[in-house]
Amino acid sequence: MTPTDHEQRLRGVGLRVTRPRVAVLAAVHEAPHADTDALIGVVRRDLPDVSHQAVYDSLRTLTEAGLVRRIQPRGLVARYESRVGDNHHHVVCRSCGVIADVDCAVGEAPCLVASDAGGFVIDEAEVVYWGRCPSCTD
Amino acid sequence: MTPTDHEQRLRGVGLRVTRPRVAVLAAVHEAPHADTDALIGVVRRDLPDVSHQAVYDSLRTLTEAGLVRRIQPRGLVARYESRVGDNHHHVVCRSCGVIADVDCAVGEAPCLVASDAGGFVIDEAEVVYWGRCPSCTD
DNA sequence: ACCTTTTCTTGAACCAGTCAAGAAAGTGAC
DNA sequence: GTCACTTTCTTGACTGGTTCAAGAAAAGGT
Repeated sequence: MTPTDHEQRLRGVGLRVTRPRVAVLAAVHEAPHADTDALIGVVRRDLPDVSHQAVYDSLRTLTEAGLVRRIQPRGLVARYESRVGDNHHHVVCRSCGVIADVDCAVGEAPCLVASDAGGFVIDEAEVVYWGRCPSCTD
Repeated sequence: MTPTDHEQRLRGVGLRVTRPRVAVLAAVHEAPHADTDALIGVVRRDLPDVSHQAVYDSLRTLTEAGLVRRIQPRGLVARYESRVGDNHHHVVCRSCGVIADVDCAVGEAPCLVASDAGGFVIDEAEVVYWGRCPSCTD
């Protein structure tokens, strides 16, 4: 993923190409599941004077455009990842908070269809597994 | 569910019986999926001078004791419900934020076992469906 | 280059939730 | 019942992630 790749992905969804956006997109690819604060740190290695607001704005814009995905397990601050468009879920360590990707048990994502949705029109199913990571199990 | 029932459920899990706790337990039964602010309002119909902190403390204690369940879809404030111990999930309306209960598509909750948990020991799976409620679909 | 629109900077504000110290209430033993 | 001990509640301040707002700067089309 070169800077040019990120540029083209921005243009591809009709967004203006700005240095903060390219840097944020790169940061999300570099640091999966990082929170906003960590991403600000990564972005500032390239753009030392970028404002936190620019990062917040970029993250929102990129999320709305579908270039990144926001995840926010209960009780934790928002985190971002670059894997989008697939049906993967997350497992969160109750102890240290680390997050890992998991694929749904059954390939076709059967659990994503509720038995009785009470008249709701469902367009997304979000699954979060809770437990303990290998380091915290010892 | 009488006040006495709530008392006994509190004693049953080894908690002291206090007026705020009984009132909070009753409020969660009365107003499912309500947020803390709404619950404070309900509790204050019985105990007008109860502090918000007492409600926060009670909700945390009751949640930890397993008498109520906290749910917190991303971007929304925490909400509470009295259905505990079963395997039900929730559907959230993107438009108005209303929450409804849903049961998992397959009775045995197959999606609750991740195919590859990356070494995590999983003890809970949380499913949130996103969509639009009947009122907001029109 | 110029103009228009979008985005970024700066700095303040918001708000659900938490922390802390002392007062009040619950519980068990006597 | 009453006492003593412990937990819980009240009061009020505070935190921290996130958002809001106004003006300056940068993108992009012509």
